[in-house]
Amino acid sequence: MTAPAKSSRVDNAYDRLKDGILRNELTPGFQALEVELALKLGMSRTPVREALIRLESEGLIELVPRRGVRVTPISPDDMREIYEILTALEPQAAASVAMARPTPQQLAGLEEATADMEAALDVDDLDAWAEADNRFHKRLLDLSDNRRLSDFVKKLLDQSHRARIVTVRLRERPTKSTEEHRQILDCLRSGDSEGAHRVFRQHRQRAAKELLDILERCRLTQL
Amino acid sequence: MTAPAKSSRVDNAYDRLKDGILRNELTPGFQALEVELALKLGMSRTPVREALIRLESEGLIELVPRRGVRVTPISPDDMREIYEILTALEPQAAASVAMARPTPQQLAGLEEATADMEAALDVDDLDAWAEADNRFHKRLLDLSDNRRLSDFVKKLLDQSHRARIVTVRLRERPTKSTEEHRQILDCLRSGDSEGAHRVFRQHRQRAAKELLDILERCRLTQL
DNA sequence: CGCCGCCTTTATGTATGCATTAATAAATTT
DNA sequence: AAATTTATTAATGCATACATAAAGGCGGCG
Repeated sequence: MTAPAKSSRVDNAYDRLKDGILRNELTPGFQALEVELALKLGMSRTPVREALIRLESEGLIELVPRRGVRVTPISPDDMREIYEILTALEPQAAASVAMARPTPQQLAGLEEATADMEAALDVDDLDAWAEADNRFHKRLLDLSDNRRLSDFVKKLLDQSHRARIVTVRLRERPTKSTEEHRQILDCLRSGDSEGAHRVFRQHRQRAAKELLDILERCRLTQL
Repeated sequence: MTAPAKSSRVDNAYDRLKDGILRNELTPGFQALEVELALKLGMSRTPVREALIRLESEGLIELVPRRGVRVTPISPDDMREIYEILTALEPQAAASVAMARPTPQQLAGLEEATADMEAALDVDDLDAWAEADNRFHKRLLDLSDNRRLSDFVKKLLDQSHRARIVTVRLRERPTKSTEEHRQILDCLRSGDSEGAHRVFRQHRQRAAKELLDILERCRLTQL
């Protein structure tokens, strides 16, 4: 049996706050005091504080001296930073997964995510597409044998989540991107680590360019 | 010697604990309860707890359910993970620094660190060498325009600090390594971003191999 | 003689209250 | 009227007290 999700109030607060941020309910620039959050979450300040420390260390919020917590806004420069790192690390993860010759069961989650992206694209459901895209990337990281890399990249994906949600509606239909996921999956299946690396790298480079162009064109300086 | 005046007790606790870990005074496997640490640091459990949460998020300690905190031991597999990431990220940072055409003032710290490494090597002071080496890498990151990359790589350097301290005495004199730093510095000076990337990558790959070989040969499964 | 379950112990999780300090408002002086 | 200083307010830092839950001991029972 899998370990029962340890449920402490800290974890509860952490999960709910993080969820609120990723769902864009707590928008960037949103501010609140510890007491207010504690009240809203139905617990005392202590566990809230500890959850906030964790969220801050993950770059999702900032603890501003006397103004409370602030949901960290993402600037184009932040996106540049994030995509630079993703471009370096994700292809490496993909290559090492391919090298390890994953079993069909291990690839099932990726297959499903890819199929979901294709299906979502057919019916123009961009929210579903973005969700499946995100799922693909996280599942791939789960197969990686580098926990530190995996955790860090996931943090970056979370940090940039909001920006991707917004921009997915401002760009063309992500047909190319979907195809690339399919290609990457094929490379993983056939153990083509060099190919996985190359396609993934190209995937990220293109995505970064598109995204930064959109941010600039739409003058989105804060997300 | 001691860190700059700390404004809060949390910072104080954080600094002192981290320092103790990096200096290998708190050895891996060391265990202590929150109360003991609080007593030793002369404060209550609250700030200690918050410092511990930060240290845990940086991978330096583990909070074991009922046994208190444990200084995270580093295994060869951890070192593999860390060096995989360093190999991908540091060369990229070096390349972008070279591309940005740093001024001599900006490179002064690197020049000094390199000179210190060369001097330490001459007098066979391996501790001083390791310190200068570490300084070189951190200074370079400071010049990087990617804060996230810089912070993450610094975390990894801290995590692997102990292992490097130990292994520096088990390997041959790091002449080659020192030369490579000099080469990297030259590339940065001349704006040769491609060269900086290449040499740095090679530097890390070689270092990784040497280090892992030593760990295996000496059966050092925990550091 | 050994095993199982209860009880004690104790470390952490959480709440609360006090202290500190920064922000704001007010008042006095120039 | 503006500015500076002081007083007040209020939010966080920190300490302490309490609740909870796990580890270990102890005793009873098989």
